[in-house]
Amino acid sequence: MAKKVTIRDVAEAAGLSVTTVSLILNGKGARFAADTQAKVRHCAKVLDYHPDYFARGLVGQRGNSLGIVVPDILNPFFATFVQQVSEVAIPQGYFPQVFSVNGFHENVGHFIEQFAGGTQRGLILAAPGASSEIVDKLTQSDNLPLVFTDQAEVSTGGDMVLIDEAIAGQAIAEHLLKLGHRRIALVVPQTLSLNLVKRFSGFQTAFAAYGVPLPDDLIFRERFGPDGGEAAATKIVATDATAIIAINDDMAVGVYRGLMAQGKRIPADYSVVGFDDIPLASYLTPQLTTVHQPIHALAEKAVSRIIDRLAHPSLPLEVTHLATRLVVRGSTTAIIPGNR
Amino acid sequence: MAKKVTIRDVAEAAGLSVTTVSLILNGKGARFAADTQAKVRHCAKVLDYHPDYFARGLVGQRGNSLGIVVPDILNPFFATFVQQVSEVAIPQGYFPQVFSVNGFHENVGHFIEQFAGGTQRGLILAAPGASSEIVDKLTQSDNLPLVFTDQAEVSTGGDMVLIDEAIAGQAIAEHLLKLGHRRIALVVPQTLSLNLVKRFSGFQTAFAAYGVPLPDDLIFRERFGPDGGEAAATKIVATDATAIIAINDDMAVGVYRGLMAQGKRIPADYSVVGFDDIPLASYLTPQLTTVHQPIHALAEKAVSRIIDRLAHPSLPLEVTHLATRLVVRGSTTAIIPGNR
DNA sequence: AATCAAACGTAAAACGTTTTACTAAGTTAA
DNA sequence: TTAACTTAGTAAAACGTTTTACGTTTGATT
Repeated sequence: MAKKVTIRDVAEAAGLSVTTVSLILNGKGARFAADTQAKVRHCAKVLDYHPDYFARGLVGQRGNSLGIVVPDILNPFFATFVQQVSEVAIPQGYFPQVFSVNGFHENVGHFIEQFAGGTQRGLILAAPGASSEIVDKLTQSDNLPLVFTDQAEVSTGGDMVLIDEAIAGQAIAEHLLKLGHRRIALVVPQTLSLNLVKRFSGFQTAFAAYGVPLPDDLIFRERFGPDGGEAAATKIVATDATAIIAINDDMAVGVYRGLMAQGKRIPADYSVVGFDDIPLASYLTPQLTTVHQPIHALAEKAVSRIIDRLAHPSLPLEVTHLATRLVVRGSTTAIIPGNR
Repeated sequence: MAKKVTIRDVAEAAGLSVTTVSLILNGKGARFAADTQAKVRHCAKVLDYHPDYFARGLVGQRGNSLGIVVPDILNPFFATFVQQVSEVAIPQGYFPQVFSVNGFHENVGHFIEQFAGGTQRGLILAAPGASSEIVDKLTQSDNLPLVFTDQAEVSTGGDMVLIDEAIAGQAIAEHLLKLGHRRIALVVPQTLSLNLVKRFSGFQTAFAAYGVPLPDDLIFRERFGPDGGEAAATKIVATDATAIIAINDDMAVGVYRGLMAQGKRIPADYSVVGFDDIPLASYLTPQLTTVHQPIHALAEKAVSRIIDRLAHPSLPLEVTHLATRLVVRGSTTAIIPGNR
């Protein structure tokens, strides 16, 4: 309805030129007389002028959006990450734009279009699946700062903010081994993204250190998410395992559910560990032993890398490793000899 | 680095005019010779041409973004809603842009800027707090289709897709009353948004029907989210309540935790109900009795209203009510006489 | 031969900004 | 008094599209 208010309208109302208005409204008008500045601001307010996003973007100042790509917004770990990024970015004037990739491959085209279109000032890629297809296109895009997290080893074209997956994986396996567990089931997704491969290798390291063979017959590959965890649990109860490592908390939740459904007790029958320390982990009964990820620090670093690089595009690429912390809760206990 | 490929480059490569290229690439070039069309498409592919988002937006075709504003992406109900909207919108060519309002009031300015800026084709507002401040600005924006969900009674300026809060609220209170509970604690946030007021009035209706006075001394107003629920629970154990209604599942999760911490059992000591039926509800022990929201249908309707209105801007405003369903699980049981 | 209509294509305006490169007037320094 | 600055402001180009309103050919019809 209401005709769009343009900068020209403001200029006219103030009896000044378009240039003047633009300069003042963008904070580059220090050199103008104080009352001129006041008049411009006043007119803008009165007319309810808002600069057109597209026109502004066209001329060079490419919006203020920060893209975040996550594999699954339903996974509380990623939801939390998104929330933390928002909290860090907004006060600095960047507005996050969230993309949750569910059936990833159908969406690829859209992403390219959006990002190659140059809408974003920067991009945080937390979607491990993304590797080749997308990343290649993106890296050669004009100069779009890229930050990978969860991506482990794609050293090309972007900064990386990572946790030390191998060490964390090792810690969690060691915890169970220390408690006397020897037959430990592993619940993993069908395809291991780069970071999960690292995490997995941490398990291996711990097993090796304890002289325990990797339990090939106890590796369960299931769908990502709680449902997969549940499916794994129903198979695990038929084995002689005494402990279960889920690749992340989201799958561990499903493991809980599957065990409950079979009338098994945690930790009496099975010790269970997860990874991520999602809020839910401490709401489960019993509370879940897991690895705490420094989500806030992760978010903060990712955002600051982008902002820094925007200011100095030729900054050398940087790989940041952040520390994790094993959180021991009620879901793990020492093995009870002869219990089974 | 690589200079941006413009439509002019494509035109030049194909030996044709810019107009021709534009027309063909936008599917409006039926009238051009078949081999001309092929040539244009080929050149575009070879040069890896992507139309500039801003330039395109400037001239009228305002992007393909769909805004979704939610109060809290950490609440699984909203996370699910976002995910469902994406699933519906993307295949239809619209790309969701998610805004999670956490400390809402600090972010208001940004929202206005983004939306009044005209970036979005439409906007789904699931943030009950938004009412006056924002909505007013937005409604008078050029012609931005607005859909309110969760908003109850703001009939102005947008379509509404709602559930029948009052009926659902009534059902859940009735469930407890039928089980013999008379002293029922209510766990609510400090400020009730419009939809929650409705929901609450449903509780009242049920109480009235059973001749039970509204338990003013059992209404606990706490912070939104699990923490608030936990705080409420620690106070409730000091009362003679036998059942607890949490305003939503997210708070119910906290109630669970608070009760556990006090060594109370569910449902033996307290029957507990929530609202939303977030995935977690069925992962809790015991599983949570709650009201199932038709999230998928909600999302589908919201998106289709926007798309319809984009095609026919003068469509009459519509209010859609979708049915909810009481899901009885293990967290509620008949009152045990003389138990306390 | 003159007219008309397809069929195929294009020039140029418009969108609303930011930015570059000026100008005009007043002030200071020599 | 003149040259050099400073101050306060502006005109116009540029950004990359889409769209409107026109050409040209060519062939068919009178």
